[in-house]
Amino acid sequence: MSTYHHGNLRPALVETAAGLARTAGPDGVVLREVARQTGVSHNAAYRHFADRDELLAEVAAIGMAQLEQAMRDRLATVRTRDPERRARRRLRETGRAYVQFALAEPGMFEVAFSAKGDAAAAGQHVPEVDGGPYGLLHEVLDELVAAGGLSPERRVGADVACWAAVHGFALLCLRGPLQALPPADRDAVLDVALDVLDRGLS
Amino acid sequence: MSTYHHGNLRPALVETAAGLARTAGPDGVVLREVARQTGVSHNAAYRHFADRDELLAEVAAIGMAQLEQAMRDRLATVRTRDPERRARRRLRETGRAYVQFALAEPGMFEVAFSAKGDAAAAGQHVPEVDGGPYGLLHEVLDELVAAGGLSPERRVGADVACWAAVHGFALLCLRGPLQALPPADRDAVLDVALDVLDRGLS
DNA sequence: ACGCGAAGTGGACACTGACAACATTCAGGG
DNA sequence: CCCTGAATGTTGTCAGTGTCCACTTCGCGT
Repeated sequence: MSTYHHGNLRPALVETAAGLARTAGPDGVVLREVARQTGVSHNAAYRHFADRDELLAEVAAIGMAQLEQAMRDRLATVRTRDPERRARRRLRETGRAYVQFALAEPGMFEVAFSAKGDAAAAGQHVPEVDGGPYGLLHEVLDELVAAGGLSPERRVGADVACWAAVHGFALLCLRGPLQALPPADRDAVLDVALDVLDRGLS
Repeated sequence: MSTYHHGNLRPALVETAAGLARTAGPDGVVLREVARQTGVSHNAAYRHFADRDELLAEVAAIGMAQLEQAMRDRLATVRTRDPERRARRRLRETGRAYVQFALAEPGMFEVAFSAKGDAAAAGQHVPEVDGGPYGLLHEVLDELVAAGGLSPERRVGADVACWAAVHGFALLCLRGPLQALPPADRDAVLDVALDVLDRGLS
């Protein structure tokens, strides 16, 4: 056999797993199926991952990165000039992109938030800016403060308020009572929710 | 055997399943374990439920009911007299109770929102008041309008904005980046988020 | 009294995650 | 250049799960 050693199995497994995750969510990431699709025997994965959970965690990281990228891409489309309006607009687009990604890639989104261990391993009490979607939101909110659209006192806790709102909205659409809502209505309702947020912060 | 026929297996199974759900979440509701704990053979459940999912759905309904009850209980403790302040306070307690239930009973909470089919079977586009937690929130918001604390225009979509915020907050605490946050900080941050909501609506 | 249909049982199958023992390949020092 | 040890994959196996099937047991109406 020329390829008894696959060469770089680990990344290959992760990629396959990501594909599974995208189309079938966390429960779709089945170790044996991942091995099958990668053209390797079951158990091969155990040389690179202690657990199925460890593989899932890797995929979750990818999901987070994709989510962040989607948000960044969307942010780049904001062309407003006036600083405050611009910052406010960017905040809104952040939220929109978040929800849109969740609805467009439900599998990845769920996996991204299904990790058992998560990044809590570091033991950070208050999760400081870590560069992920949370970090991006943090930046955008800082911009808003700099532009004078948000007073420093109200800046405290604004991160969580914003994230909770969009995260909750996404989840209510995915697995909650907003499942059956037609997409058009969904956008409208999201806009209203974002309006509330906007007003609550200003 | 005196009890070959259990008599009322279905409710018994649901109760056992609810226990499992409470301590181990959706994945903890294992058909065979449910049967075991109910003192009946595996497969017995198939006389009463087509699927494992059907049993889970029943448990989910219980979870929703418990959540609603927890919210109602909390609402009853508000003793403010002034109508507007009272309505506003009731709204806040609704949110607090929601999050508190989610954190106190994570298993049940997850099961409640993990149902595949959900109540979307009816095909209602916009989920009207159905009596569950959503219905309760609806009532409270109506109270707030009646008390003059919320203009009718802003009433539209307020339900979703509120629910999304608390739901998202709960999920971020359960499986998101707020996992490691100590309880005290959690309450504080939640209060800030509720402040944002309050200001956004008024 | 009896038999018929509902309720529960036992056995099977395909599937999964995990473990252990084995086979193969690669790298590097004699 | 070969030989050995450590990575890396493989086969075999086990316990556990959801679901289907045929079978048994029981309660109830005629």
